[in-house]
Amino acid sequence: MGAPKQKWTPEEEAALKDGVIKHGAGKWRTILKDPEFSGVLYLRSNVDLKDKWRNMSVMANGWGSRDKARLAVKRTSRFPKQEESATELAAAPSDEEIVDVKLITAPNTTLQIPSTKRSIVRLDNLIMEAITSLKEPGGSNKTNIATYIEEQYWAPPDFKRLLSAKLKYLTACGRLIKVKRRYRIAPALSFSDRRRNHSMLFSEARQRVSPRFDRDDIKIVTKSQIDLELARMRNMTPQEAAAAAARAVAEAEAAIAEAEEAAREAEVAEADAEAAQAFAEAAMKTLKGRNNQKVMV
DNA sequence: CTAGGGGTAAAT
DNA sequence: ATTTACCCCTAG
Repeated sequence: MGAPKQKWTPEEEAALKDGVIKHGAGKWRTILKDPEFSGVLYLRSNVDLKDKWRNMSVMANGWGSRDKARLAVKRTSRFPKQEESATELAAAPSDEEIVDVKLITAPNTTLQIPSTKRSIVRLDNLIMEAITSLKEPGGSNKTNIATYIEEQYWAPPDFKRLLSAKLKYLTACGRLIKVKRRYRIAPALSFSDRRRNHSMLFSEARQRVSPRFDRDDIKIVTKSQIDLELARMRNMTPQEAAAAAARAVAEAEAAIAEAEEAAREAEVAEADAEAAQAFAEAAMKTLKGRNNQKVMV
C-alpha cells in the first residue's frame, strides 16, 4: 500500500540542502533540473524534495506546520509554562547549518560557482554530472569524465587516482554500469518506471557502504561518517580544525599506502582510502576557507 | 507546479 | 503504543 520506504541517504540530504541554498526553498523543479544535483537526486521527484524538506525543517526548528496540531492535541495537559504565543522563534538552531533557509530565499549577488560559502562538491556528484552532461551514447570513458571535471572544477593533486577509485567504487555499488571501459549511470532512471522495481534492486546496495571483512588495520570510513566529521569541524576553532585536518591527511596517506600494498585484493581498501582522502580534501578546503576567506577554484 | 493535508509502513 | 518519515492526493 504505502511504499516500501526508500530512506534518504546523507548524500541526497546534502544535495537537497545545497539546492535550497542555491535556488531557494520551493524551487523544487529547478533544483531537480540543476545538473549539479541531478546526479544525486535523480530518483526523487519534485514532490519528494518538497516533502523531505518539510521533514528536515520540522526536525530543525521543532515546529513545522505539520505537527502543531498533533502536539497540541496529544500532549493534552501541557505544563502551564507557556501559552499559545504564536512565534516559536526560540527553538535552538540545532545543528550548524540547517538554519536560516527562509531568509535565503533570493537576493544575493548571483553566486555561480559553488565555493564561497561552502557546499562540498562531491566527487560522486561530479561524476554523475559529467556523464549526464557529456551525453555520450554508450557511456563515457574515464578520460572524458576526468577532462570534463577538470575543466569545470578545481581538481585535487592526484585526482586521477581518486577518480579511478571512485569509478570502481560506484560500479561496485551498482550506481554506475561499466561496459567496455565506458561508464553509464546505473538503473532505468529516465525511463518509464523510476521506482518500484529498481528500488528493490538497489536498496540493499545503497544502504551498506562498506562491507569489509576487516583485517586488523584500517577503520571503516563511511560517507555518513565523513559528513558528520565535517559538520563537526565547522564548529571547531581554527586550531582544532587544523589538527583535525592534519590527522585526516595522515590517515588518508596511511589508507592509500595500505591500499597500494594490498593492491590485488584491494577493492574495498581502495574505497576506504578514497573515502579518507575525500575527507582530507574537504577538510583542507574547509580549513583554507576559514583562514582566508578567499575563493579557490 | 507547489503547499499542505492525510495515510501508513517502519522504527523505537 | 507512539513517533517518524516516506508517499500520495488534491486544491490553489
